[in-house]
Amino acid sequence: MVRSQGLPQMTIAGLARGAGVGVETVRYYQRRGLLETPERPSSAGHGGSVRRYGVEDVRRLRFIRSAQAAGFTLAQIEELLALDATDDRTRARELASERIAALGAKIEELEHARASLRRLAQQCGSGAAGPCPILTSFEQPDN
Amino acid sequence: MVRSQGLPQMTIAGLARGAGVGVETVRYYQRRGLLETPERPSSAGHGGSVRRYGVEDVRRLRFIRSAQAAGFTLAQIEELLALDATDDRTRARELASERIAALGAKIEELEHARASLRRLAQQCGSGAAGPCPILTSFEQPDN
DNA sequence: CTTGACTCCGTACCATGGTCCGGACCCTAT
DNA sequence: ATAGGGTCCGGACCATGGTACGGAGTCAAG
Repeated sequence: MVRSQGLPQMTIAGLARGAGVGVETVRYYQRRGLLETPERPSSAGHGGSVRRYGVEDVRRLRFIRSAQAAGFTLAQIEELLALDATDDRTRARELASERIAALGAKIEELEHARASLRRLAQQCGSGAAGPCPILTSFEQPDN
Repeated sequence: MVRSQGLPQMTIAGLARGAGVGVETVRYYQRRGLLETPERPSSAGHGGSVRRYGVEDVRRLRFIRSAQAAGFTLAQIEELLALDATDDRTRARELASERIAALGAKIEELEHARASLRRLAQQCGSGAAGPCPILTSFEQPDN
């Protein structure tokens, strides 16, 4: 039983490093059920040991971080991960579409905010005596 | 008693409505020191009354929401509001510039995420039998 | 075979930004 | 003058996404 194609070779610290998160974050995701906690290679080898992780786990963890960056909540990410195992393409598409729409709205919002701040920075830094009207900087975003 | 020229004319519910937030949120901002709590018109009129708010307060509240949308934390917004009263243009510019940079980064991040999700939605919805690879959807964002 | 680093695990704590509750008070219309 | 709705206020509670702690076990090097 030489499970050789598997390659669980790193410890939790390696897994965390591989995805650029902290060990505590990994454990937190395990508790949340986003990452599974691998069996300790107890019975397989000899005595109680330490859990080992492989590249699959790193990929999964990276996915979580990317999905978070895309604005999914951990609860939604949990669903996405479950979905990945099934073939419910409909639901997957649905989640993706919703998020795409939300991202579009968010991007627009941030672009407006950025434009306002640029106006502010400019007015506020021009010459010397102008008003630097912080409070009104977001008013009438266009026109 | 036709209180007409005076501006403080609405109650907290009106203020909240005027900025599209809840009354509890207004109170929370007051506690945080982002909004001042106006004096009750006690001594002025007759007996203890209810606090009144005017358009200035609505503007301030709207500013808070816009600044939040721009990604400022409430602590930073507090500083911005304080700054608005002074003429520390340097600090104001600094805060604005930092935020503009952060917004740029964030916008890029969201655009990448959106592109990934579009790819996913497409692969996942095309025809019938493809892979719909949720887990890998954010891998190699470009190239 | 000991030391130091790392792991494991449960539980507690944290920051942010609210949201809700309950009792007392005020205000207006009927 | 009384009912009903809004206000006031402090404090409790919430959701999200972690981060820290402490004690026990494990592991590799010297």
